Amino acid sequence: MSLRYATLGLLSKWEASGYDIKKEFHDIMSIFWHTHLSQIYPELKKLENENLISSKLIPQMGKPDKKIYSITEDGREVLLKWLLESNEIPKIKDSFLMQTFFLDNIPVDEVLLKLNMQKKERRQRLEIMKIMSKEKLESIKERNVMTARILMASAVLRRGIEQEKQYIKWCEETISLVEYCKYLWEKNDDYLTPSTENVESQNTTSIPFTEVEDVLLKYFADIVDEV
Amino acid sequence: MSLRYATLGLLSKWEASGYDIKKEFHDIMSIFWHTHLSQIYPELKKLENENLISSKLIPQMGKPDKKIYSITEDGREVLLKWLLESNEIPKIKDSFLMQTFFLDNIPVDEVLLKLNMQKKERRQRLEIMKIMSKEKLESIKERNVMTARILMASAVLRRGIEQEKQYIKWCEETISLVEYCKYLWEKNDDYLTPSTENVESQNTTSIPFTEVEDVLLKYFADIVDEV
DNA sequence: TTCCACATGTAAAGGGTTACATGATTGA
DNA sequence: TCAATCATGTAACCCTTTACATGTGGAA
Repeated sequence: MSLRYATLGLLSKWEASGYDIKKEFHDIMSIFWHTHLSQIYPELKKLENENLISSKLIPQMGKPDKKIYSITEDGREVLLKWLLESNEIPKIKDSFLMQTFFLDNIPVDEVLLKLNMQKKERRQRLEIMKIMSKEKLESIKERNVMTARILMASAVLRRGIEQEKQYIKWCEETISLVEYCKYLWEKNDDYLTPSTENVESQNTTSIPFTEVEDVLLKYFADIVDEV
Repeated sequence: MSLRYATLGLLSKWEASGYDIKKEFHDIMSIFWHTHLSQIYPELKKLENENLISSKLIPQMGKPDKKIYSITEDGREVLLKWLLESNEIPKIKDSFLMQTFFLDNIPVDEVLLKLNMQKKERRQRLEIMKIMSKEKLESIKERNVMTARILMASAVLRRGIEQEKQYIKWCEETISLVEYCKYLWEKNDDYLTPSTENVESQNTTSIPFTEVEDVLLKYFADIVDEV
């Protein structure tokens, strides 16, 4: 349902073609949403049929014609209603965290490889966001004006940067922890051997808690220090 | 595609019925995934048809029969292949951040209300995770053993806690910023008035950058300090 | 006596992804 | 000459959500 509002929201800021909208989704909006061109075009058609947006054809030289959409009064009302009335609680689907949860099933070297790869991926995302942030700040300074629109976009950008930074930090901490507790995977080298009924006691190494007490207590320190 | 692996992964740890699986999704797995019972049951059937899991019926007193599923050798292989070969890059869909991006369209009081509500929501999630974390630490201490499985589950839990904490902090910072820059919304009180072609220059208040320079520079400070 | 937890499902509708289809221009 | 960018779309498939359907036992 949210592609509808993402599109209306975007067109509440600027007029745009389907292709332009895709670029926005790929740019700053990638911090909170993603979609495909093949989903945008039918959605635009639907929105136009409902009179929430309208279009005009712009012929271009050398390039294919452009279909520029703009939001209508009805569209603006629908958008405002959604902003005022619906309280979206983001439903998280983090496939990497899901893999992490099951990573005791593969050899410890592979675990470390995966965590390092994720860290790299996150660092790339962070770099892109930093560049966006720099550009934004410079354009604000240049034009020497501030609007509510720029303010909210900046807030979203900051959230994105913080999230990536923290993900990277978590990767590093988890890598250290796994490296420290490597031997827990020892008996798991033959990870393709048959499973048994009592999975808990077989196929894994358990060590007395005292050996890792300090590291784990530190790792769980967050429980104690209140926000 | 990932419900498949979430299910296989879960059954690689314990045997479970569809109902049990739903409870796990609602519990610790809620940090990284969510689903409905009506999706779990067909998925279990599909997995059984492909011989990746097998089931046995457990008659119960007073309660309906239980269908307990366990992973097969084929299932374990499929799971390991996914863990070793696929590098999941989480595709973010954060509907609240999306709303935030468009919040310049509604009155500033409504903006503050929304941010405060999100903060409250996030705090509730954090409290639940803290309780989970406490329970986990106590059970580790009690049993006095450590396994790779517990380690990875703890890492995921920590990530969840950090994320909620940071989201709360971001809400607070953004509330302060919006309160400081309230006047940017001033001319936007009549937010149901007709739109115009040149959206950028109308319907919004712009102020010289210098007035908020300090606050914004601080807000953008993250660009400068490297990870 | 009403609601919640336990327990398993089906059906329909809606949303999202991948593959297919076309075609011009520009830069490497 | 090959790939990428600009530009618009359709079709098939897959995944996800909401609504429907049924029934028991225990607690408030």
